[in-house]
Amino acid sequence: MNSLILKYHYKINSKICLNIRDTLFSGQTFLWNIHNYGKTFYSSIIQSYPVLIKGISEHEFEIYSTTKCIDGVPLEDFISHYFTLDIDTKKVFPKDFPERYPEIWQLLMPYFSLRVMRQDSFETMISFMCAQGIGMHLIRKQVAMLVQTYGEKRCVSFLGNEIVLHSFPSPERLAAADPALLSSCTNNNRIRARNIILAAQRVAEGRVDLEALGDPQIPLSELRSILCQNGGIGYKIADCVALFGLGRFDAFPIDTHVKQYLGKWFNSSTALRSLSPATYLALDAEARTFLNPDLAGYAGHLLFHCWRREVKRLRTF
DNA sequence: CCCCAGGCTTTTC
DNA sequence: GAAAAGCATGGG
Repeated sequence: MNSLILKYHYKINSKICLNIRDTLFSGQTFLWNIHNYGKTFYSSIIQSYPVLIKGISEHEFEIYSTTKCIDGVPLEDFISHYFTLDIDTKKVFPKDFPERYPEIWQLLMPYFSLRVMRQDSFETMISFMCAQGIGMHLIRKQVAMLVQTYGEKRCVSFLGNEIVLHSFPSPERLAAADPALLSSCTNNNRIRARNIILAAQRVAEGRVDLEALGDPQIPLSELRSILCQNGGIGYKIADCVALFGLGRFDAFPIDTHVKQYLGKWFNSSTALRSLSPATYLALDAEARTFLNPDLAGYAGHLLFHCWRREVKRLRTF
């Protein structure tokens, strides 16, 4: 059993919270709310390495890890990249945004510490495939079951406590999964289970090269159509994979909540229509007229959580 | 009992 | 082509 021994400090220019969990729906990623700083640890698996995080002040957190390197990259650099500490979240919005939308800007204040992460592409793809027409509770449950059933068990000890974590299953592991067993992890949805197996097989066999899709030169529309060739992936999920799993902060996923705030906050009449593919593309184009096109998705994610919590009063983190 | 929940696919008009 | 109906389940 490994012990978590290393400790690194990271300073962030933020006040309220560093929210990660919602981007992946699962307890395997961690959630750190600054309101709990000093009291709460969150354990997680990052690229199959167990990691612990603790808030120590309004602007700092600590990372505990068993390794000094993740995927050959020094831990400090990896964490900085993973949590997009290179990004000033206030600057993901256009310069004139605060004066154009002062009420929204005011509501957004507590959300500039929320970060879109550069997560693993395969993990992101499979996780979001579990997220269609279903509630957050069940989405998290599905991913947790996938991880516990097919992931590798990683036990670590920390301050005398044993922590059991599971890495996200490899493409090969899911590619070889029994459909019946897998569907018990996917809300008994056999179609979803089948889609996950097929997607995992494509990745495992190299027919879908997620690494190559990480090339920032690929136009967003092309990236989206490639991802949509997988069953179970439409525009929304494709954009989520691009945004959270491929570092494409220009990708702007539109779901029911985004559609809602586009209508209410930005007075979009298009948002009143049902979310058909045509409506989706129209809203996507509209959003880029008042958001920075290169960072529309990053900004959209802050707006998304702000809308859910401040307006809809949904507490998912 | 009905409706919705961070949609996608198939069928029907 | 664009709309409407299934998918599965838990919770309000």
